[in-house]
Amino acid sequence: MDITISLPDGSQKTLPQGSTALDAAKSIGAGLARAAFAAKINGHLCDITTPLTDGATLAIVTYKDKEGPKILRHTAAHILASAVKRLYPKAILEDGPATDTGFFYDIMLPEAVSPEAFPAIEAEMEKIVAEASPLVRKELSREEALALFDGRGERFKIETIESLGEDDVISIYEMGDFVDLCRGPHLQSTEGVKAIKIMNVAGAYRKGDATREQLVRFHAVAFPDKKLLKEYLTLLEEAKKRDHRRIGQDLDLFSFQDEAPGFPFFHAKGSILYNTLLAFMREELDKRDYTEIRTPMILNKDLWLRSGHWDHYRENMYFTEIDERDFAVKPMNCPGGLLVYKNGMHSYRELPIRAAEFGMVHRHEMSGVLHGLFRVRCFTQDDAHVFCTTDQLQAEVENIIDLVLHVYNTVGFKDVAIELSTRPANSIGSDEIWELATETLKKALEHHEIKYQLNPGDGAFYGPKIDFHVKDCLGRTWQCGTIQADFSMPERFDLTYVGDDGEKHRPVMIHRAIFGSIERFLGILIEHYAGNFPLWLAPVQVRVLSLSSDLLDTAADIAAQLKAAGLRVETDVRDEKIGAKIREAEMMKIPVMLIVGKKEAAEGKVSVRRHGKGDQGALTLAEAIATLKEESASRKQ
RNA sequence: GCUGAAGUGGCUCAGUUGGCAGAGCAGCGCAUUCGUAAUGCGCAGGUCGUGGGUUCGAGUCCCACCUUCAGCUCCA
Repeated sequence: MDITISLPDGSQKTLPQGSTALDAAKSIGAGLARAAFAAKINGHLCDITTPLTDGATLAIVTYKDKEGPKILRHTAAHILASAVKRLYPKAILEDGPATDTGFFYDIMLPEAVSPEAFPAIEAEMEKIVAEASPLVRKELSREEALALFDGRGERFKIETIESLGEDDVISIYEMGDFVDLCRGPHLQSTEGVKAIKIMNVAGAYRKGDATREQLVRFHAVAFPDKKLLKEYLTLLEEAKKRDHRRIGQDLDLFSFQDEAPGFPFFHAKGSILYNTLLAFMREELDKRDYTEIRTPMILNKDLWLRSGHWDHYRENMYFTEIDERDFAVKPMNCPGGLLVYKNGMHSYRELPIRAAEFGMVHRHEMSGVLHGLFRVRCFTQDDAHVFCTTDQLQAEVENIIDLVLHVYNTVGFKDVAIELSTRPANSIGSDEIWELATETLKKALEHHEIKYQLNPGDGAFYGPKIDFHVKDCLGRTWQCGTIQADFSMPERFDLTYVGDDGEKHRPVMIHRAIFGSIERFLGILIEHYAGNFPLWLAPVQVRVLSLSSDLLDTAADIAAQLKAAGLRVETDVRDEKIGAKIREAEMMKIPVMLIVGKKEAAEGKVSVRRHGKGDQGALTLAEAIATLKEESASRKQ
C-alpha cells in the first residue's frame, strides 16, 4: 500500500508505505536530501527520519529555512556537551538551547575554565564531528529515563525529567557514547556540523535563579560550512570596528564619566549630530501639523499614582522630596502630556491634536545592563501624543506610518520590518474596544500595502501596537519606532472633548515615537555609518587645509564664506605637511576637505577631496559652496 | 542586582619573584614652507580607579568600594 503526501507547493507525492521524510526528500532530489536537516510533518517539526503517514503534509527543513539554523545549533550543543564530558568526566549537564545567533550549554564543572581551554574542547568537538555519529531518537518511560541519567550521574537531567508533566513524551538522543535528554529534532549525524567555535564562557545560575548553583555557560556558534563561520567572524570584527562607544570617543562625540554612570555626556560634536537629527524631525512635524510642548522633569506622586506608574513602574523611577511632599522624576512623558490636554476644554473641531515632546526621561536601569548609548539611565524620546476621535484613529495611524518610513529613509534605513502586536493576557478594556483598535491598526497597515508580522498577545496592556525595526548595513535589526493605541489613559485621566452633539466624549490617545530614544538612535546611526556620516549629519562638514602658512588668511576667508553659507567648517592652517593634515581629516571622517595652495589661491579655486574617495579635482569656491549646500540641504545619502 | 575579567599621562599599551613609573600617538616649543593618509628635534605631562591593610619598602600582595567590559537577570 502506498501513501500520498502533499508538499508545500501544493503538489502531491506517492511513496511506499513506511517511507520516511528523508525518503520523500530523496525522491524529490539528491541535493535536497543532502541538505535536509529536519521535516515539518503536518506542521510539526520532527527528525528527517520520521516515518510518514498517509495524507500528511510535508515540508523539508534545510539550513535556509527559518527553523534550520536552530536545529543545527542544537545538534552542535550536544556535540559541545559531549566534548566537555569527554574532557571533564565529572561535568554535570544542565541545558543547552539554540539562540538567535548561536547556542550555549550550561554545565557544572569541578574546576574553573578559561578561554585557554577552548582549543582542547574545540579539537574534541572536531573529533566528534569526524566520527559522523548518527543522532538517534528514543522515547523512554519515565522510569527508564530516570535510571539512564542516574547511571550517568546527570542529576540536573533527573530534576528536569521529574519536572515534566504526566503527558509529556520523554525523548533522548543518542550520539555515539553520548546521550542527552532532548525534544529534538536533530541532524541525522554530527558530520552535518562543519564548523563550531566557542566564543566565550560566562557564569550563569541554574534556571537563571541566583539562589541555585552557579554553572559555566559556554557560548558558541555553529555553521554547516566553514565559510559561513568565517563570514560570521568577519561580521563580528566589522561590528567591533563600528562600536559606537569606540567611535564616540575617537570622534569626540560623547563620553561617560564615573560621576554619572549610565548618563551620557554629549560633547560639542555629538551635540551637533543630536541637534541636526532633531531639526530634521521638527521640520517633518511641522509639515504634518504637529504642535510641540514641553513638560516638567519632576512631577508629584499623585500624578504617578493616577497614571499607574507608581504601582507598575516604581522600581525604575527616581524620587525626590520637595517641601516634604513626594515627587518623582518622569520615566515617561505621557502623564505630563495628559495634563496639558486637560488644561482646557476641547472641541471635536480641534481634533486631532498632535502634541510632540522631545522629553528627557530618567529610568533606573540595573547597573549590569548599561551599554554605551544603547542602554542608558537618561534619554530623550521623540515622543508625541495624538488625541483624536475613534473615527480619526485610522487616518492618524496612517499618517504616522508614513512619517516613520520617511524619517527612516532619509537617515539611511531603507529596510524596515513592521510588527503588529495584539491583546495580551492581562489587558484592560472591553473586547469591542480591542477589536476596533486592532482592526484599525491592521487597516492602516494594509492601506500602506505594508508587509507586517503579527505578534499575537504581545501588545501593551492598554492597547495594541505597531513596532518598527530598522536593519543596519550589517544586517542587524533594531527596534526603534512604535505606535500604540491607548484607551486606558484617557479613561484614567478623564479626558473629554465636546462633540457636535454638545455632549462630552472620550478621545482616543496614540503614543508614538520614531527614533525611540534619540541617544540610542544616534548609537545605531554611528554603527550603521561607522562614523562616516552623510554630509548633512556630519558634525564637521568641511575642513579647509592650507598648503603653506602664508595662506592662513586665504584659508580663513574660505572658511568664513562656507560658514556664511550655513556649512559647518574648520580650518587646519598648522605648519604641517599636507599629507599629515589630510591624514588627520580622513581619520576624523570629515566628509569634505578643501585644500588651498598658491595655485588655487591665484585662481580663486579650491581643491576638493572627499573622505574615503580621494582627490576630486579643483572647483571655484562658489561652485564648491553651491554643490555642498545643495547636498547638505537635500540630506543626500 | 548576580558571576567573571579589567582599571597605569588625553588615547593605545609595557611594567619580571614587591626595590627610583616607561613607550608610541596626541599636546606644547623650535626648525621646516612642503601638493592629496604621518617632516625633524626638543619639552612638558602620572597620588598607577578610590579608601583601608600587610611590609623597611606596594603599580605589583590582601580587604572593601567605584567604574568599565563579557555574560546572566531585568525591561520591552
